[in-house]
Amino acid sequence: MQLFLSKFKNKIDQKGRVSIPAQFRSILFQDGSQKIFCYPSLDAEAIDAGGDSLSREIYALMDNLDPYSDEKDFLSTALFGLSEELRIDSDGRVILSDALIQHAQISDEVIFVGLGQKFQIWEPNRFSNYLQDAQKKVREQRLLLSKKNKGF
Amino acid sequence: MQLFLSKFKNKIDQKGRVSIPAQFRSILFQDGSQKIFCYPSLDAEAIDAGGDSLSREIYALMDNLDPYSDEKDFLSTALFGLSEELRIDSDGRVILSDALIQHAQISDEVIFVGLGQKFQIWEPNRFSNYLQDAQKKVREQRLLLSKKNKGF
DNA sequence: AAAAATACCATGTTATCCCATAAATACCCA
DNA sequence: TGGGTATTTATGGGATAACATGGTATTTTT
Repeated sequence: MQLFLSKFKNKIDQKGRVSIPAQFRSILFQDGSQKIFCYPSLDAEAIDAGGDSLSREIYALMDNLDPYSDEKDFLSTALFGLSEELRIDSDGRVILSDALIQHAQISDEVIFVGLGQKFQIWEPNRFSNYLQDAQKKVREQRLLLSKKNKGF
Repeated sequence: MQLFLSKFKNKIDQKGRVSIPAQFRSILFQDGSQKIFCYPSLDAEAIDAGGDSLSREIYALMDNLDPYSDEKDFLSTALFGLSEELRIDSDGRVILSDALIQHAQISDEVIFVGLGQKFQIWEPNRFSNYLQDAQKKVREQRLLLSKKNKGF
């Protein structure tokens, strides 16, 4: 399976349309689907997105739960209720819903970030902040590690 | 099979009519039926609703119970006694019964929430409260999940 | 006959389709 | 290899279709 890699910055026009990067589109279309599966990321101010394989993963997760449990009720509300399937139009664009835009604090530009199995959609400034934090943490970790592992 | 996803807020007019979100309607019509199957949700102040597959599921559930048990009597009263089939009119609208409206404390706006196999109809404020609870619980349980589901 | 339900029509908004353009990328052939 | 041509891509705009919603007329119920 092909992976979502690299990042792309695209604009949102007056009608709310954004182009899905062509590279990502070609992966999505391999499943035959003209849609992207999206939901507000659980731990970031970003949108998680992917194709059929991602949605199937989530459906499988739900199937494993006891049908009449509170756990399933909560999860299906938080996951199915907040997930969306966005149609990709004939020019390769989608319209993000208000709910998703609000969650990710998006205005008129977004960054698509490949994460392998899925990708994320970020407001550009938020993403660069997130990236800086992440890099700092990595460096801190590396310092710790390097004391034990000289070669690293 | 197509799943009910995402959420939609619609208005109720003076005659009590609400539009079923077009996305949900197209799933319902796949069964060929022009109706939605509804009943007061057992554990929430909301209306559970779906198409033929939901009503069949409920029938199957009842069939598996001991015919002479209290449990069956109770469930058949709670579900069948309070279930309704609402006709979807030519413009894609339904009229909610007084009983359902009262159970869900609905006034002049509702939120349709997709839950996969079925969907729920909520009074907007009640839903946002419930959603907050649900998200909190999901976050608490996510550690458990993430061990089994790496990508998620 | 009155009230409720249903069909039918009208409207504004939004999404979707189709086409145009400019920039970037890939392609080809001397 | 270089230089020019064709494709792809992101983006914008206008035209069209779908949708939610309000209203009026007609039918059904009681």
